[in-house]
Amino acid sequence: MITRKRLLKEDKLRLKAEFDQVRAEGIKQAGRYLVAVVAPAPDERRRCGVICGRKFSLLAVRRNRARRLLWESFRLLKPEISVCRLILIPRRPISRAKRPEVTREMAVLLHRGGVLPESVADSPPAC
RNA sequence: GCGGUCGUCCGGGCAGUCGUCCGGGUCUUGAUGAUCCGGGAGGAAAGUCCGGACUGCACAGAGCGGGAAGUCCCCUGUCGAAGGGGAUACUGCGAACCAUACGUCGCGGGAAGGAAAGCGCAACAGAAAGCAAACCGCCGGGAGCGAUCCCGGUAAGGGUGAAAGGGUGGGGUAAGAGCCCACCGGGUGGCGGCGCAAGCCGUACCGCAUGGCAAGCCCCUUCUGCAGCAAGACCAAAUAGGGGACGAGCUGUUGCUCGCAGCGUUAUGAGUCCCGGGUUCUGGUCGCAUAGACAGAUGACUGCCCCCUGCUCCUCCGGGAGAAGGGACAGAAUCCGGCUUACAGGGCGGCUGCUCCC
RNA sequence: GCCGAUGUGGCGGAAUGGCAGACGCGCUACGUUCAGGUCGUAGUCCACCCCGUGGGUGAGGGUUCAACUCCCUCCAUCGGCA
Repeated sequence: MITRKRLLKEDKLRLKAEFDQVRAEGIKQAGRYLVAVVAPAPDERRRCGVICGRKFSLLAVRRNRARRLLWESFRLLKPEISVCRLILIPRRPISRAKRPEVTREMAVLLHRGGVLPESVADSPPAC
């Protein structure tokens, strides 16, 4: 079937209460480029949030770059992920990383968190 | 040909696939979803250093305080003094000249009203640092055998300092001194000339008198209410009218005062504080834009081309080929204008250095 | 986004426009001790071998005879807000 890799507004966590819920119930998986927090979803949707404040970098262009890398990687992996809620937090070295490296590491972390099959973690989608 | 510097402009291009934000159309739906079309970061979007628009503070009022501008002309904008260009006073460095003070030429700086309203400051050194004074010295007189001492005159010479009350030469004198004279410098007002003007040049007069610092306080002229889109407006939701203490004034607009407005004034008590409780997804819409959100839209991947770097290979020494790495500073958040700061590489123009050819 | 504050040796923190590094902590060396601590003495910004000289108060300009101090422009850090 045609599994379109789209990213909709309702796929994003927006409210502070939703972020608090994930951070309270979730389990952290830390990598070189990012930290992923995986939590069970109260509804039947895969939803994701990105935390990228001034603590990450004082330069707005670097924060935007990190946020785009995380959203794009999540978009590519989204059809394979089982129902859950996610929070993604960038780490400093992500500034010098290319997009496929970030996607590969995110797939590994999500597999470790139990929401992604191993086959996808071994060979993540390229585009 | 290779640089340097100043000004100015650009700051990767094309094609494909996937994706994202806003607006509109069509189909469908209870919300929505699907699809098509159009639009979607910068020269600095940055720093927030200035000026405005806009919004609120009852009226946007008065006084004090505070802040800002302050040589001249032109330009842009404005209610207004933000900003830019050019010029002038003044000033730093260098050069020629040179006895000194000045002055001349070249390159730069140039936030420049008032120090003959007032107050204040000047460490150390020095005799003396602001109504001039006299350490060494010079000169005259006196005392003493003498070394030297005393009295008086002087400010040319020495020394100190960032700064010591015009400079050079001559006359004059006991020695000296603008004491007098010549030239130079300076001064304010007068006259003449040039310039739109600041100002510059010349001339007559003045013997030279009150040195520096106002980016110390201050004075003068002129301008100036305060806050900022987290301004501000509306909607939704909730409401209690509880207990205790204090209590005559309290609240609102700017640092203060006045004025003004509202509430209250012996209490059935305005208001303040504490305890207890309710509501709120740190709610939504407008403000808000021919980009425009509120977990924050411009991206990812592929191919070709362009530029740079070093490597390997080929060469007819002009260059060519291959694979690799790199392509800056940086991301709108109410808007507009200016300033400042960051920035790989490139285009054009001016000035200029070196080298080669004719 | 808007508004505001601060910056001095390794650290905390003084300094009317007039010798910058007071004072405290830390560090180093020496003495005391069998050894360590305590205590005492000396040193402790940077450059040149010592002396001495020069440069230094976040950076760069300016005013002044003279600047940590006054003025301007940047940089960095830290606060506040419906």
